[in-house]
Amino acid sequence: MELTERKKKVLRSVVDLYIRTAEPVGSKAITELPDMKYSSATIRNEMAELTTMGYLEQPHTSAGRIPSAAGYRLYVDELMLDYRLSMDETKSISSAIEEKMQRVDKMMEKVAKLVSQATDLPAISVASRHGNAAVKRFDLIQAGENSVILVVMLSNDEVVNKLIKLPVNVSEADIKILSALLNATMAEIPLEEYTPELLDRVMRSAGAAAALVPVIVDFTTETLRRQGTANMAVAGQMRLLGQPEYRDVDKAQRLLTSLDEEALSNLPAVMQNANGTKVLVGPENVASELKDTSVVMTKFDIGDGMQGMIGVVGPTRMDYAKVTARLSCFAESLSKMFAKPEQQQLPAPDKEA
Amino acid sequence: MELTERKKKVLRSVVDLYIRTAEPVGSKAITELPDMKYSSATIRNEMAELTTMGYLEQPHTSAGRIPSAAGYRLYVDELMLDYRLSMDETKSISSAIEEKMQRVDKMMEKVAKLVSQATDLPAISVASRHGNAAVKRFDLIQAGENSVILVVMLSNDEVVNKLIKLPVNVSEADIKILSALLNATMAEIPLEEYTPELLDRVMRSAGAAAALVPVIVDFTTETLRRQGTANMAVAGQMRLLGQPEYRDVDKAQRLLTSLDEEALSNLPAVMQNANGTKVLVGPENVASELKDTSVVMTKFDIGDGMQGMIGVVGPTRMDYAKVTARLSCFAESLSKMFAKPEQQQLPAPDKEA
DNA sequence: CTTTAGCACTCGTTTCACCTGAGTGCTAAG
DNA sequence: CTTAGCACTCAGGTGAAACGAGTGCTAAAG
Repeated sequence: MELTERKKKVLRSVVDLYIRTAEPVGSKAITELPDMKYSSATIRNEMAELTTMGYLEQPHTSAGRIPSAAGYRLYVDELMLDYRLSMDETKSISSAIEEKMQRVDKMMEKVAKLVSQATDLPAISVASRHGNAAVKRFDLIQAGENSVILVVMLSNDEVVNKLIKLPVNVSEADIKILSALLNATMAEIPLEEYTPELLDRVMRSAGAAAALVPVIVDFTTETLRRQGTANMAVAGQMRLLGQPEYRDVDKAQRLLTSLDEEALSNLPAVMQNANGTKVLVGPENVASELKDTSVVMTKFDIGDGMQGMIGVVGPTRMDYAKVTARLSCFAESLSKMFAKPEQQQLPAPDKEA
Repeated sequence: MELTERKKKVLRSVVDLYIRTAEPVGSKAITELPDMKYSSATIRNEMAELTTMGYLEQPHTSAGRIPSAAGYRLYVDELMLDYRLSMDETKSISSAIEEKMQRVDKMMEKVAKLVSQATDLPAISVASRHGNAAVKRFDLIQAGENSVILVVMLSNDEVVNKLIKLPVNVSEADIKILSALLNATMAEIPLEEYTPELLDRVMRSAGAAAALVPVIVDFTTETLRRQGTANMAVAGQMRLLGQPEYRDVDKAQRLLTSLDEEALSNLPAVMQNANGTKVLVGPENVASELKDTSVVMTKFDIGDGMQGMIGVVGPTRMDYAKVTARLSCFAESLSKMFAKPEQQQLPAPDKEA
């Protein structure tokens, strides 16, 4: 059977309407659309054929039609009209990002929150590093009586620190020596090369400050290990409850609890090769919890060997056009933000004293 | 009217049962309890009196009774039998805490998650500092080409850092000078004394490294300001959906969205003077969103001028005995953890990019 | 050959009356 | 003071009937 232009138009209308109303769409509703110059009977015939073609479904004989998974697929791939963000929307998204990004360690959380807010759906945001992190340099600062601050700068220019309190006093000179030793032996090498032998050697060469070594090594190892793992945040879960398909509390709860968990951790994998924005409709999802849920995701660049992803989860009946548009806008703003590293550091033409 | 022992016993039974079943409790159900040697008629009389005394309510004439707010109040204050945590429970709580507390900057989140898990209710966890924070010392580390790492140690021994990239090169000597200058002028004073005049003076004395000053000041100011504000986390919101009183999605959503927000930010205030565990029953809550919700909270000590609070939110019909027991156990474990003078636990590593 | 008006039919939803049963308050006897 | 008994109340469940949105099919019109 042929998928004529008119069929496409009807299908698009059905999906659009269903997205708006969350209720089966009847032939009459379609005819009332502007630009639909056919009678309900004609539409009915078209809808019947779209049904046999598998793009629409009928919950029961005397109800309207709803899009099938295949219908949604076709819709997002070919039919849906681009949603044009208004200037206002674009502005408010990018300014929201700029504004909220002071603290990078809570960044993913903030991003997720913002995305969720903009789409009115639960959102996830993931930052993962590819490539191996290493320590670029160690610094030790004597900080009062018997405290030392360890400052570790990583290969991606991230800096972490730890205050170490000592049981005994260590002289400034000892610390200088240890610092040099650390930089000579443990910097610029990947985590795998932190072998017991190496550590043993460092320990023995450390002299007076040897007590510090285990703490330093532990902290460094832990930090590097953490660098490898993805950093993910979920926000706005309860927005799901606003969706009529989740009036059923049990259903909502099932999905919501799985949103917290690992179910999502393989989503980034899907994005690995794909570019731009990707839409997973219902059953296309691998995770069984998401079987009747759609996911829209976009990648963005962070640089420094990191890659980010933002996405939202919602009912298969979601406003794909709007959501993809908003996500893309976010991704763009984020990429832009990370592309200009200077901006962030340089003196902002001061706000207040 | 006298509140006899028997009345108390009946009231306790009603609350206990209602907590278990979430349904109005009838006189017959009470008589079926072991240890209740009266007929249903007697119980009915007692219940009638408890109703006129305001401890019980009747949803409608032909239904059983449910506890009123006053009833709950009396229950938690006098009637409820202590819930004894099994050894297993205690152990699993404290070991969960020990295990999860490596990263202190995400601590509140983890605590909230653990508490929520243990009580099967949404949980909040807040850490707030009282007393004014100040900078104990500044350090600047030259880190390669034109980067400088700023390390700031606060009066409570927390250490934060920031990588600053410069447009121009600054010599090691300049940095030394600036560092000394900062320590001389801006350390050991509260945030309020960061007046425009002071900053102006620093700026002028800074010489070659003057470009750095605004960045440093901004960062420091922001950090100190953040020290003053409470740090709060919410977890397990969706557990609320498991409670029968929130089968109504709208109701659930209303509460859940308010859980995210500031509604809770005045909860810590309630704890300010109180000690031990505090229970707020329904209308006793100030925030209107929580009017038919109960909150159970406990303080714990962090030391270093910080104070923590954990709490859960749930339907007025919640298992107060169990919840308070669990919360207390948590609080104790946490206090113990922070009291430990071991160096591993003390410092608060903070990471910034 | 396509479109449309008309019509009988389907089937989920709503409405309403009725019944049921848990629970009550009261009274009178133990 | 306690309890058995009884009439009464009322939320919730059940089922029949009416409703109406939407369909598929047919036959006439374009």
